[in-house]
Amino acid sequence: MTSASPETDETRYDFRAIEERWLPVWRKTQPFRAGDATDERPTKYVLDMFPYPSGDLHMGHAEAYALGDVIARYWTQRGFNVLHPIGWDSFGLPAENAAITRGLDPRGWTEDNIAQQRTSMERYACSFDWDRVLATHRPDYYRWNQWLFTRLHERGLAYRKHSNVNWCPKDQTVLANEQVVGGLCERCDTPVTKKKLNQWYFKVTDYADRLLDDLETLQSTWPSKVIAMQRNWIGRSTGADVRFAIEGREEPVDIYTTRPDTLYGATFFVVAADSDLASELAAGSDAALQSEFADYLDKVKSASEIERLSTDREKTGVFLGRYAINPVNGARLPIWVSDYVLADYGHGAIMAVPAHDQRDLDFARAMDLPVTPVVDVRDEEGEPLPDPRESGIATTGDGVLMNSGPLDGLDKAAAIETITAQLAAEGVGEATTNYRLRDWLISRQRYWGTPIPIVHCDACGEVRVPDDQLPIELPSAEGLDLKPKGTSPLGAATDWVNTTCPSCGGAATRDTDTMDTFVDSSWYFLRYLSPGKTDGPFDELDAKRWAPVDQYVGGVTHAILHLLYARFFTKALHDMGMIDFEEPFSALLNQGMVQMDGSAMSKSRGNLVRLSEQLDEFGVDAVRLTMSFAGPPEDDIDWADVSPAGSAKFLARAWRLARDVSSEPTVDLTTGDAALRAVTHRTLHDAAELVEGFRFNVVVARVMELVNATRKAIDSGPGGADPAVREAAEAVAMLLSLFAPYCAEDMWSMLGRENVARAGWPTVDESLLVEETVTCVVQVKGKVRDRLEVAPGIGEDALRELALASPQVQRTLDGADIRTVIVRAPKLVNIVPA
RNA sequence: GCCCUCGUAGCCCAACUGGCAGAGGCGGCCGGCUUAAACCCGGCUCAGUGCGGGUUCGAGUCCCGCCGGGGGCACCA
Repeated sequence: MTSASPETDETRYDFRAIEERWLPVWRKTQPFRAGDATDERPTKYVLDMFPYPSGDLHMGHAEAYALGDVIARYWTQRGFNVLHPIGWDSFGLPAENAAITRGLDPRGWTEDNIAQQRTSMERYACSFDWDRVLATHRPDYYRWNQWLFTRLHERGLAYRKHSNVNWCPKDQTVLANEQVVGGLCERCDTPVTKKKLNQWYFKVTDYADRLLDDLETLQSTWPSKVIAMQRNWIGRSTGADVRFAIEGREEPVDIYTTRPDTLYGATFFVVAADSDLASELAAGSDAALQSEFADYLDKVKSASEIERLSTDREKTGVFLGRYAINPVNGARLPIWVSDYVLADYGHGAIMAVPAHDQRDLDFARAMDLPVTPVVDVRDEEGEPLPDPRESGIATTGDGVLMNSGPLDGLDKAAAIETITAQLAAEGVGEATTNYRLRDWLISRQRYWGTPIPIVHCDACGEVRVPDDQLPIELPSAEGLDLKPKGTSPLGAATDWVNTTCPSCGGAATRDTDTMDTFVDSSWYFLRYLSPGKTDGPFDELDAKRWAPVDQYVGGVTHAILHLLYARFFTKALHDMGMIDFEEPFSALLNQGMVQMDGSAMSKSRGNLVRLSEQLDEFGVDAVRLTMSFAGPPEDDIDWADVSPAGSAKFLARAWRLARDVSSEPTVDLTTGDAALRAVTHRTLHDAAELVEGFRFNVVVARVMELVNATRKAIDSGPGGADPAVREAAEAVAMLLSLFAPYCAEDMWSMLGRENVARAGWPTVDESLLVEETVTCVVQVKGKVRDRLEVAPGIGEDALRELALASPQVQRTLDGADIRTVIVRAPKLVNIVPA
């Protein structure tokens, strides 16, 4: 690069002038373009979660990108070839809803927002590689969604089924389980209801075990909170299937239980009200019961998720007048239907053991059904727990089996083992595993998404669109009514819908649903690796070179959804032989949120802080530095508690150091003042460790210390001409380049150098880190009585003698006998009197 | 209801595998610079770590029980 350094005003720190000076330079030099295949530096893939283009950047983006940038810029300084890309998660409801409200074309609205966000990111000095941007709403991206869908479909991992799905009455679309939060639609907070529809799914449950077990490999590099949430979400439970004969029905019915040991305590049988089995069994009973069942089913279906989930809800149900036979003892169990049994977990039917399951007990008490304890459960003192029949509290703990035939006298574990073996031997059951995790419902009845590449043909059925006909582009929104109405708006685009069957050439129609946008974000990290590729989603060699992501940075809001789906895609791609790793994100950092006055910012709350106003008032660097300095990255930042003005003040102070350096860039740094050099080198040494541990707030504090020490050296020490002052100022500039790139670049330029982002981390002189003496604390009975300046290498015996000889210690001891002396050389001696 | 986290100066936060409670900042106060103010420079102030026990030579750190804040899960048989 030739010297393009614009003139620097060397008298005062003016962040506006500095921003105007360097932004155009960086636009031209693109200092963060990733190195190509010939680059020999080791690679590092640092990824920030990509934003929705639903307006300009806000404070939350500012925090996330400030922190991601610290990491990306750090590895660049450490000599790595860093890939730090950005793009837009640009399909989805926000664009569509905005289009509906304002009568705009979602495409135009989306592209405008992307342009605005990009400009803001450049101003914010994000260290992105601008040659690799992607936006998921563009055909050159979603084409590969369709291609990947096709691959999954070929493998039976994408399929369609009728089932009761979560339905948002406001957005008029189905929702994935993961998008129902507390019974409400994640997007609009409308109570979610159920609807029976034919929908597309990805078979995530095939990967349940691997998704769970592989969390082990992330134990030390992902937040334990996220791992716990994923584990909990997958919810593996082990138990047994048990086959119950049904009177008047040819086929037996399986139930799933985690407590086969309590089989002798089953007193009734419950079928999920909204299951097919319930309807079938009801149809076989008398007319009065049939209509009672029909009424109940109506009530269950109209209940919102919110009502269904409320815990203190009374148990309800209907007796079907039919009986199931307990395979272990032939007992006739009355069959009830109820909504407390879920249709889509296990087999949608349970054996009820009210003595040892609280839900069953609640139901038994509501319906006046018998309760038979079969486990003698005791408390810590060995006293029997109160009888559930009296207490109303089921005894769910371990204990000795009773009233259970061959199981009597066994404990829970032994009983489970025995009974499971017996069931298997008799062919009426076996050990099984169940998961809370359900398959991923990916179809949406909305316009702004990836069309599903399937054609429906009367003759051939469901036909995949051949790869060479992809992408199936979204038709223009013009003339389409995008308002939610329960079926996809694409259905009205008749020219688009009507097509020919790829298989037989006859008349056929396109599938009109679009994909969940979480499909888009499940593999975007791979697309960045091969931006222009037209014959595949990504290049396998590029993937080998860069992937998996070394460091992922984003909000904890995606702890379950996005991360689980991306992990699923990665495993599926691995099984297709396209990549050689099974986890997409080797390390994860969850940054907190930015709040104001103790709560999330929002227009309606009236506590919204505008990023653009903060940037205008304090400058980009001050805002970025404040984000890093506020506290640990995973903590929330309350903007009312922090001080961007203070950050600006500090940056000015740092900047003036460069102004006051009066030595030449060529000066021999090793000849500088030893004391200041020691501070500089210790800071450089510690900062590396601290950044890698995400302790950015501490790094900033240490840079502040270094700035203070350098200031002192200039004003009342060796002075601005001392080489140590130059060395310190250069270190400050290099370190600040991670947090405050404009200020750092300007300092660097004043110091007669170019391109601070690539300055490189100076080699730390280990000899400067060695301290000549250390302070040894001498305690008597744990209380500090004296401090000794000793050599770091002092021996235990010598130190013990020194400490005992201390006059302070002698005075405190006052002739008392000494019981023991604990010596931790060279830092501490503790003398314990008898 | 269950699980996970966090409680350190007026405020935001530091304190390595248990070892001098304070690195840094905000605020406040004092002084220097200034005709004055701002800026700037220097200095000072302020807690014994939410409460109660325990382990230990020694506890902010480990254990138990409370209290308070935040988060997650919630009929998954």
